[in-house]
Amino acid sequence: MDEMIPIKLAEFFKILSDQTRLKILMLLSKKECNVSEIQASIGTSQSTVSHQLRILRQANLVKYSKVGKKVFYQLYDKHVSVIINFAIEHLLEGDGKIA
Amino acid sequence: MDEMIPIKLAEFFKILSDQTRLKILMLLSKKECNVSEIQASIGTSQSTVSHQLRILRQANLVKYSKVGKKVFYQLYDKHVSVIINFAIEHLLEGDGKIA
DNA sequence: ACTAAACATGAACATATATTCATAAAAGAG
DNA sequence: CTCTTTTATGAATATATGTTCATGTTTAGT
Repeated sequence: MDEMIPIKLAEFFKILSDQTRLKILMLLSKKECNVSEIQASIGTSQSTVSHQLRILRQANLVKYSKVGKKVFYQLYDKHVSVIINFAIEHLLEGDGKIA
Repeated sequence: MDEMIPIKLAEFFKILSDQTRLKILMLLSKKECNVSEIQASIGTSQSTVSHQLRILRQANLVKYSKVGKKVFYQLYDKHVSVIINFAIEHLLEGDGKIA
């Protein structure tokens, strides 16, 4: 079981290692959004947003609900945003360097 | 400045998104090690360890000191191990899923 | 029924990444 | 000085990844 930890951990961090996905997660940590809103907020193509949302869905980091033509996404739970905020705090402690 | 956060954050998580690097960091969070010890502990080639150590060095996540022929690595500071442990705790709260 | 809006998906492409292999560099042993 | 140990590095390769482009699907409006 213990040997699975680095594997699972790497999978988890890999999902957080992309700007687009991070922007989506940080946006959803503030409020539920539909795809168009996400697209407008982070400023990339609709296709890219949808592709990245799929990855976030498959990792159970987000869930969605359809309302008419629109699909609203929200964080699956608070775990991710807590970890992201935690990382931000610690990153800001170091001045210029990455950590 | 604020727009740099997702970028820096993604860079940071990208470094944590590899099994080999995570194993190295988790090992170094317990004790200082030289390259041979790291290699033996995580069970991969010397070349791979050196390559990944270089990435960790460039990200300022580890520092080293030479003692004779050996090079001892340690974590640059506690930030990384805190974040990793934090992520582990939160990952373990979810049962099977990745988060 | 037709059209437009909102979203998803597949293929293609370019780029990034990790490992392996071979070799170099540094330092101690004899 | 020569040989071995320890570590680093460069090139090559295979694989993974993110975006774009084109198209499909669903739903609403008229």
